[in-house]
Amino acid sequence: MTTSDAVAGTASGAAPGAAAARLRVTVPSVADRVAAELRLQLAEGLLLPGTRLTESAIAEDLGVSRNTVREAFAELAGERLVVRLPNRGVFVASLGPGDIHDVYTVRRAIEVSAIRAGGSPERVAAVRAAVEEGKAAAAADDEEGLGTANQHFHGAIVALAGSRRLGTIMSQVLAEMRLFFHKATLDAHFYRGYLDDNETICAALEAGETERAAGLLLAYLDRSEAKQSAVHGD
Amino acid sequence: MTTSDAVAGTASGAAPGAAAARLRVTVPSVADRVAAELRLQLAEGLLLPGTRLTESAIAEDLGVSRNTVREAFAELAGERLVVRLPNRGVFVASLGPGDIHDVYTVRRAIEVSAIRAGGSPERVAAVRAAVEEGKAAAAADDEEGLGTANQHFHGAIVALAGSRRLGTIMSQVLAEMRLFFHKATLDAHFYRGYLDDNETICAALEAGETERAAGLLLAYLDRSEAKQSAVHGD
DNA sequence: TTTGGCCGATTGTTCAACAATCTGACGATT
DNA sequence: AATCGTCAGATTGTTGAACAATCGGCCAAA
Repeated sequence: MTTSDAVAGTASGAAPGAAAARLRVTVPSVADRVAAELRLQLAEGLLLPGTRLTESAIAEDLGVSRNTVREAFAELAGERLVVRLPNRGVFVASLGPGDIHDVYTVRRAIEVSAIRAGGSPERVAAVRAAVEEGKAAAAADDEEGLGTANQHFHGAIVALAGSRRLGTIMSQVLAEMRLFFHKATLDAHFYRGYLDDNETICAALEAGETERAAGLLLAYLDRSEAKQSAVHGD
Repeated sequence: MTTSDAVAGTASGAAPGAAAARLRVTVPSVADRVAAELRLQLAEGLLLPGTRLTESAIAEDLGVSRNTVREAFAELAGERLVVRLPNRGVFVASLGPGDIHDVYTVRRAIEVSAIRAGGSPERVAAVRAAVEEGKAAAAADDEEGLGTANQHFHGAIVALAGSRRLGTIMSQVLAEMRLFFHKATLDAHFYRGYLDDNETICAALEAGETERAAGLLLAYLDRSEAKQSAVHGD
C-alpha cells in the first residue's frame, strides 16, 4: 500500500477540515496542554530568551512523557517561540535587531491592512473598549494591565478585518514580542505614551476616516519600532 | 527541579536563535524529511483535500516510526496543510468558501504592503524574471509551468519587503492554495489571463510608480478571488 | 425506524532502549 | 603555554512495543 492510495470515503462527504473548526467540544490533547503551559511561562517571563529547555526535565516536571514534550516543542517551534538546534536542544527564541524590524514589517502589513477594512460597528466598539481598558489601567497605575490593554488594542485592530488567519498571525507576532518585552517593561512609563495614540486612532476610526486612521497607525508603528530598537542594543 | 530553573549558560552568550538561522550545515531530521515528502505529495495533488492520513500506513510506507510520522503531522498541522481531528485522525485540509476569502484577505495584506515597500532594483529584477518565466511557459503551452511561474511572481512581490517572516507566511498561504487549485488548473487557460496583469504590475514597479502598482495588484487579487469563488461551489 | 450496545480499528500516550551527536574536560604533543 | 586529539557523560533523535481511550460501524432489539 502506498501513501497516496489511503483515500478515505470522507473526501466526497462533509469536509472534516471546516467542520472541526466550528464545533469544538473536544478536550485539548496533553501535548497541547504542555504547549499551553510553556506558552504561559514564556509570556510571564519565567523563561528568558536563550534559556535551554531540556526534554527530560520538562517531562518529569509536568509529569508527562518525553515524546509528548517533544510534540509540544514542535508546536511552539512552529510559532517561533522556541528554536530547535539539532542534537543540541530547544531554546527560548531570542530576537536580534534584524528580527525587530522584521516583526514590525509584519505588523505594518497586517494592522494597516486590517484598519483599512473599516470593520463593523461592533468591531470598532471592541477597539474602543481596549482603549478604555488602557485608560483604566493607567489610572490605577497598573503597568502590567497597561501592557495587556495595548495588546488588546492591536488585536482588536486586526480583528476589524474579520479574518481568522490574520488573527492567528497577529497572535503569534504578539507572543513573539512579549518574549523580549520584559526588558522594556521595566521602564515604568513605557506604554504611557501610547495611550494618546490609541485614543486618536480610535477616534478617527469611529469617525469613519479609515484612511487617516491607517496613516496614524503606520506612524505609530514606525515610532514604536524606533523606540524598541533604541532600547535594545543596536 | 522546576521547569524554570533550567537556565543555561548560553543565555548571556551568543544568542542561539539567531545563530542557527544563519549557519545551516545540519542534516534535516527524519521527521522533517517525512513532512517534506508529504508536502510534496500534497502540492502535486496526489493527496486530495479530505483524504485521511493514517499514521501506521504512512509510517510503514516511508519506513519510519509512528512517532516520527506524528511529529511530521504536527509540523504540517502548524502550516494548516493538514487538520487534526482528536481521536479520529489527520486529514488533508479542505478549504470552504469562507476560507477562500480569508486566504485572499491575507494575500491582500501581505502583497500590497510588500509592493508598497518598492524594493531594491535586484528584487524588482526578480519580479521581472518571474514575469518572463510565465511568458516562456505560455509560449510553450506549459500549463504546469504557467502556474508555478505565477506563484514565483507573487513570491517575488512579497520578497520586495525583504522580510523573512512575511516570506514564510506567504509560502504557507501559497501552499494552502495549491491544495485546492488542482480543480481549477484543469481549465487549460486559467492562468493565461493573469499574464498581462503581471506584466502591467511589473512595468509600474520598474517605473517607480509603486502606488499605482499597489492599486493594480489589489484589483488583481479581488478579481482572482472572485474567479476562485466562482469556480468553487458557493 | 430508531435506539442501544458490542467489536474492531485508530489514535493518544507512555515507556524503555539504542544510536548519533554535542559538550566539556583531561591529557599529550609541540 | 597553547593547541590538538581523545574520551566519557549527557542529551537528543528515533524506534518499537504496549496499553487505555475513543470512534465508527454493525447488528440486534424495541
